[in-house]
Amino acid sequence: MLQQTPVARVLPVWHEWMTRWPTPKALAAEPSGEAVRAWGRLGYPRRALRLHACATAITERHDGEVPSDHATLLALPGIGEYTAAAVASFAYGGRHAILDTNVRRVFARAVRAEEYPPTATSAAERRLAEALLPELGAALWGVAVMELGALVCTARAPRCESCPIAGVCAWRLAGKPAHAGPARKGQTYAGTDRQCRGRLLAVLRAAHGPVPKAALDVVWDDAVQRERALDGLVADGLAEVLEDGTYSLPA
DNA sequence: TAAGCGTGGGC
DNA sequence: TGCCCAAGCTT
Repeated sequence: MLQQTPVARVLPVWHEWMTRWPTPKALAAEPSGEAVRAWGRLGYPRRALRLHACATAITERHDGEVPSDHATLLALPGIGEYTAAAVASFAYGGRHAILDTNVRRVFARAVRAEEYPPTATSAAERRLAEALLPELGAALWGVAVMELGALVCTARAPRCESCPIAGVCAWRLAGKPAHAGPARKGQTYAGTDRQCRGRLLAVLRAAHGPVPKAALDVVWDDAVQRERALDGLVADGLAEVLEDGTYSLPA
C-alpha cells in the first residue's frame, strides 16, 4: 500500500484491511474484486490485485506464513527489491539495504552533494547503500534513514536546521546547489488513459454488482479512449465483462 | 531501459 | 493556482 503513496493516506485503509483480513489466508479466500473495492481511492489499483495474488501465493506456497527470506519474498507478486528488503529487515530483523525514495534522496545529498538522486536506481546507489549498512542493527539503521528522508530531508523544503547530520552533509556544505540537468518530466494526468481508467474503475467499485456499459460511457466523453481504457482494465484483471455485456469487478 | 500505472495534499 | 511528489513494480 505504501508503494508510491504517502503514509497518512494509507493508514485508514490499512486498518480496515487488517481488521477484515488479518491473515494472508483470509484475503486469499475472497474474490480479487473485493480487494480492488476495499482499495478505495489509494491509486494504482493493480497493487490491490497483486496484494491479493500475493496472499494467494503465500497461502498456497508458504502455508500462509509470510516468508522471511529476501529471495523468497522477491518471487511473490507485487514484491520488488525495496519491499522484499523492507519486510525481511523490518519484520524479521534481516540485514538488507533499504533503498526507497527517501533513502535515495538522503544519500544523494549527504554523500554525493546532489539535491536529487538519479531517475532510476543505479548500481552505484546500491553499492553505497550496502557499504553504509551496519553489521548490527541494520533494521534500525534502515528505518532511521527512511524517517530522516521522510520528515527532515524532504524533497521540497528540507529542514536542514533540525537535521542531525547537517554537519557532515555534503550537499549542505556545498551550499545546497540546485539540481543540475534537465527538469524531471512531470507526470501529466488530465486527459490521460490513467485518468480515464480511474473514472471507470470508480464506477465499478461504487456499484455492488454488474454495471451496464451505459453507466461507464457517461464518465468519459472520448469513446475511442474510453474503450481502450476499459479493454486495458479487463486485460489487467481489474474488471470483467459478463455474458450479458455488463461489467463488474473481478470475481 | 523506459514507459505506464491513480490519487490527493502541500506549497 | 497549477505543479510536484509520494515506503515502486511490471513489462
